[in-house]
Amino acid sequence: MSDSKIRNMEEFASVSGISRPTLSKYFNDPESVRASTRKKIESALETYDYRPNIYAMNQNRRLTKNIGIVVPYLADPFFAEIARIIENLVIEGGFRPILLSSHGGTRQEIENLDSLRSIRPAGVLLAPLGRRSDVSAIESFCAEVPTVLFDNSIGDLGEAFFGLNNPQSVGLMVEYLCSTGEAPVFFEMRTPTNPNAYKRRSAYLGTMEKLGQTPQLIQIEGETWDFEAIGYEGGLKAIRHRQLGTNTVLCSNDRLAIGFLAAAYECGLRVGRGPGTALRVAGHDDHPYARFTCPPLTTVTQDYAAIATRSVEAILDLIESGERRDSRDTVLFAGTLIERESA
Amino acid sequence: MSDSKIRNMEEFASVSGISRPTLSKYFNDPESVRASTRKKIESALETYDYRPNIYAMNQNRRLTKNIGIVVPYLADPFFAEIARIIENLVIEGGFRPILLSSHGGTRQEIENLDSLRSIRPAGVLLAPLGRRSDVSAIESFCAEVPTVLFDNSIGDLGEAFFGLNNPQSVGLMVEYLCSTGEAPVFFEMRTPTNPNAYKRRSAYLGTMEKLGQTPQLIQIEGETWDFEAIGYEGGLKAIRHRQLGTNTVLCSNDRLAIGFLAAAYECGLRVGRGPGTALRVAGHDDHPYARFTCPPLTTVTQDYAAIATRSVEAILDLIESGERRDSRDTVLFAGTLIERESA
DNA sequence: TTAAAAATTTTACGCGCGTAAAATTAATGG
DNA sequence: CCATTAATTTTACGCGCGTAAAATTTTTAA
Repeated sequence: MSDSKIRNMEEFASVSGISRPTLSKYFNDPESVRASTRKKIESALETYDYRPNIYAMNQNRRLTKNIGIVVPYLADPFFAEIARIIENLVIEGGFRPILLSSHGGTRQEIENLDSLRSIRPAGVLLAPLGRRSDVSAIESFCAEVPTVLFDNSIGDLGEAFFGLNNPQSVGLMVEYLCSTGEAPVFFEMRTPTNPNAYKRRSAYLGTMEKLGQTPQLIQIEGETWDFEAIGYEGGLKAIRHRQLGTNTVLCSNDRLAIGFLAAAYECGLRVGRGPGTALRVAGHDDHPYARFTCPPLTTVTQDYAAIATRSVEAILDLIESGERRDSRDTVLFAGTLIERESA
Repeated sequence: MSDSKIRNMEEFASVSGISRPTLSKYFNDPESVRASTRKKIESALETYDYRPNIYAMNQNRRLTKNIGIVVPYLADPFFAEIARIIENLVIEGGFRPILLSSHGGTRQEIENLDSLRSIRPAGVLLAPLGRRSDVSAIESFCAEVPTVLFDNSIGDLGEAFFGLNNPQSVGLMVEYLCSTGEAPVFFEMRTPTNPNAYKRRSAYLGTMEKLGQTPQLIQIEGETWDFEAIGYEGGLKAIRHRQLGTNTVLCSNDRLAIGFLAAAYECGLRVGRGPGTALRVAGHDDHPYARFTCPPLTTVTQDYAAIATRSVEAILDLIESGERRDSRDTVLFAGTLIERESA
């Protein structure tokens, strides 16, 4: 390996014996040059330590090779996990992922979009905050940058949307719970931060009605993204005030359920479905930690991989075609029941 | 708001009545221009929609306004949380955080460093993988870019290091456990991915010896970052094979403890310190979920905020001074015992 | 009021690469 | 082997901004 460090493409052109425009073509798309040329370049690349200046590259390119990924709250393992999958797919697709978390706040979400704008990404994968999102900010962003929404939808914004079929998945769970024991109450936040929560509520209500059961909602307060803490506090209150009209609790998501389980434990209520148990608790999402609660949490999976894969495919298609879609592609994936010990 | 979109600094100069070089100065550091000028610029900025091209800006600047943040595994809420704090501090400091996760893999860590190199960051905050890190890759990176290490140290690499005082924190826990019940066995991975784990092991051994107790290690297999799963599997084995020579288990970290608790639950062992309990289990780190295990996990906190704050301060100092340190600043923060129900 | 200091403006060049157009060379097929 | 087609090289310009140096204006201090 020669120590001589190459400063720019010009210099690399002279040492490699390839003209600079051809090198430029190569770095934009290695497949766009003749195989023999590519080989020459790549062997020169092994000998000399050169990489194009990323800023100069992106300055004049109408489209960069960046794909933005925005999630509402990265400290939530659900989003961390899906972001991880997406990142890898984006890299495989030959793009550079730029991962941003909105940390649960409207301002941060707007700043993330602004920040992405100044980066001129080829496309963006956006999981919006939901209720707290500034709809018009997202709308104008989608107008500027090809954007695919996932996890939760805001109106019909974005070129495509991939998420969970909440009516199906909640219906599945409610039917399971009703057929194996008492009908569940629905444990949720009164003003959820996430639109999916509203869909789950109405799915619960709908399914209960269909089954001829009387629905009951326990709606707890809370405005933050500390769902475990909210579920715990709300759970304590609900249990102590005997608000649970049944022995079965369906939580709007797994993180609330984890908090609820802690509350039940503290109150000495044994959770599970066997003999000697006082309460059945179910969640929703198959959170990475759901396997490890005590007892392990019965829940509904979201197919992380499918959502991630389809989202990335969609944005890559959009980028490649260079066009906007005339119709918005919306796919809701079915959830699968994960039967564990808690319900 | 005028609709006329400004294309470049030249154009913004003419509409704002400020010369382009002064604007350039302003965008590099708003404080560097006269207050009256700044005011003019800022009011023009409200009227016209202009933002400098980030690529053109960074092309010629010797130092960008980017600060890289690399964590070993972002799907671990511990790192997600500390990354969140660091991100905010970096933004407050007037820099742009670039968050990258190594996803537990050597190759990804190297790629992250490579990727950062091509971005020419002003500085980098690096929490290395540990045992799996390519030491020479990190070394050469530190030589090129001002780098502060946190969470775990690799030799004396980096301009500074901020982390936890493992001997102190583990000592604290061992003494607490010994003084309130049986002496603990130490539950850990045989070949931990994280150097802190080795320090914790020897801290355990040292403290036990000091207290005149016989140390015992339970070392489980596992190479991934799925610590909960590893702790669960290992816990099942240890319990079923009656490898626990005592009723008290100290886990090398909270994630292992969460898995171990699930195993204990499955085996019907009641965990806690009150009457009718079979086992005491303690962890280490005060993981965000430790409050919500059943029972709540007794553990030792790491002062996330202190580590984050000092790390960011250090890198900002380095950047500002423009010099490398002659001595490496190393601070190990003391842990605090968090007494909950599990031990 | 005036001289000195500080900030701004003018002028001018460079950064590293994208990219267009024309000229040249190489690959392909019959 | 030659004609056709495809790829590469040459040449040249532009992108948006950083930044240096000299000229000018504004501010500050005396």
